[in-house]
Amino acid sequence: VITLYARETENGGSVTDLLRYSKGTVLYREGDPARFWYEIVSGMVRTCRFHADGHRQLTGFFYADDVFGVEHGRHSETAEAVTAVVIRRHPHDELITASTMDGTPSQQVLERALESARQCIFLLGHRTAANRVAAFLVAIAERIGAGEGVQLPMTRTDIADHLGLTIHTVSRTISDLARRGLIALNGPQKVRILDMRGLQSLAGEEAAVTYDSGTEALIASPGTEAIDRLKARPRP
Amino acid sequence: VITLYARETENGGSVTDLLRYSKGTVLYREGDPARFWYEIVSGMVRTCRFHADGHRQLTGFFYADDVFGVEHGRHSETAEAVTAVVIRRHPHDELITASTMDGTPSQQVLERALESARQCIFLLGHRTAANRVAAFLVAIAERIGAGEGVQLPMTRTDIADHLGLTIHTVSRTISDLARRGLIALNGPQKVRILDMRGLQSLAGEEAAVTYDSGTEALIASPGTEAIDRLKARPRP
DNA sequence: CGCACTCTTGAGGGAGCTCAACATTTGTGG
DNA sequence: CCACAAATGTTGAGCTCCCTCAAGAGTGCG
Repeated sequence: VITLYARETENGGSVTDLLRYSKGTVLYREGDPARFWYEIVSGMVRTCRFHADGHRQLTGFFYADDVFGVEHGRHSETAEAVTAVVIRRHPHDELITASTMDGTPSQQVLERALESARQCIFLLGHRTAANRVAAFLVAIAERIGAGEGVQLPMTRTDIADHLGLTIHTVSRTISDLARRGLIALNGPQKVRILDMRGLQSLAGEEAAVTYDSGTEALIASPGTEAIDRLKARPRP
Repeated sequence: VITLYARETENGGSVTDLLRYSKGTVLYREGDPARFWYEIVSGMVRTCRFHADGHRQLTGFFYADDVFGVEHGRHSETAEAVTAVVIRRHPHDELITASTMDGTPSQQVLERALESARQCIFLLGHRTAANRVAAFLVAIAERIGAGEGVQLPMTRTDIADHLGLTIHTVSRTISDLARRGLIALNGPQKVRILDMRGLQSLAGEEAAVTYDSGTEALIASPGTEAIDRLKARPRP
């Protein structure tokens, strides 16, 4: 079920709609022409791709103020409403203009999408189930604010498909984290983080390397294999 | 070792350098200020992040004409030369302008980076080692052209850190693919694909869903939980 | 109140990791 | 150019973690 709340016309004439989708609604499918990109006002959206064997890879969860569906040509992912959700739907052309309605440069929208993809890679890069689940919980807590309990509106199946695990392993791991006193459960969707430090160390927050790679030697010398390519593409 | 080949000045005054890095050189590190973005002329570059337990997540291999290091503020990844490499180094400001030197919109650069990240997620999303390695080989063959043997300039360790496996499993799996007649090995770095169709089915090329999600019901009706957020952010 | 859906938990097996040894390739200095 | 050393790659054996199969418990909705 989709509801139109409001339609707004930009100076340029592009039309931005404010829409409400009910839980479970598909916003767009993999392969659909990417006519719009989306910004969440409230609720949660998931994006996913399907592998040939039928299994689903969830590529991201998106919260209020997050942006998704930023793609050129066709959507490479499917987007669905995890909860009832209100979104602001922007025509894709709008990206071409210098800035979005907030005055932020259009690139920031893409960079946020890129950051989201990197977050997903980071999660999947963890070795064990405990690592991944802990990293997932930490990421959500940091995103939403861990203050007095984290809501997990998505199902265990969603989490499993996001982390590359089975629903069973996710459930077992979460139970185990609770048993070890790192979190407390108040129903499956309501998690309270008791030991953030412990969770973070389990999550393996990346080692912060913050120094500059520094000096470069700028020495003019003859090249080797790349000269041909070089000549093939002369520059002004 | 870094060598400067040429320095080119754009109309806008920004300076693009053509540089050669020898094998193994670090181009930039995680946390470095992102002053440049890079375009490969020849050779191969890898990007990676490190987890707290010391293990490395390789987030991408980049070939000629690929773009990497496109980030806002600081680099979130480390970039290293897999082989000797010649790159064109662009000041980050250049992104702000409407187009790069090729006349392509700056967004395409970001979108290519995003596509690269999605490719990485897709690889990590595969269930078994055979799936991942097959998908990896197929991706490289498609990228480079499978014509008469695929070169794998990266080490087994690189592949393992990219696919979330160990070097042992990667080696075993590649040997196994050869034993099953899907590929032929001519030294560790030189692979010839014998049965592309078989590899692709192992890789689990994503199910192509290509229909449009179609009609939307646009019904004006009162909202629920999002009204507050709505009012909190009035639009022109 | 009962059905459907989600979540939890247990038992058993298999894929991939660890540990270990050996083979091959690459790089270096005589 | 060869000899040797170092790095990289291959392969085996055993074990661990997660997946599979299975059953039961909790929750929400008509």
